[in-house]
Amino acid sequence: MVRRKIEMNKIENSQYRDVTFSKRRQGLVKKANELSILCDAQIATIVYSSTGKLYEYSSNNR
Amino acid sequence: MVRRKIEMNKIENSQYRDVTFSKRRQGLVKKANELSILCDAQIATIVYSSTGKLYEYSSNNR
DNA sequence: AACTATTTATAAGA
DNA sequence: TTCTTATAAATAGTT
Repeated sequence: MVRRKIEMNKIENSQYRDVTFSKRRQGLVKKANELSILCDAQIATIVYSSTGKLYEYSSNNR
Repeated sequence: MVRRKIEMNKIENSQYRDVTFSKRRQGLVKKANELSILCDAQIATIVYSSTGKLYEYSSNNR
């Protein structure tokens, strides 16, 4: 969504896909964390990558 | 983050907090969905609001 | 791993 | 509560 808008489809080039996955996974966790803080919500997120790696996040307030 | 940057603390005014919760929860789901599509990942997100309401999201690819 | 041009998200207002 | 819009934040492409 920046130097150029991207199509909302699977990124076929695995090198680009891995980079995007890393960037956007970080972004998602940041957003989840902000939501939990600002609105006093409890949030859990589970992500399985296309290669089967597991990433978890859970809010840590309260 | 826009007309004015907000502090990263619980929003005490419940009216503003509810509006922000609604907007940002939608934003979080959108981001999760984009990540799942672009990177062929499987994602689940669970959100409990401060009033105890449950919201869920799970990716629907594959 | 950093940068930056541009798109996207969103706080405040209507 | 749905829409607008000015501004902050996220990020695609580049280096």
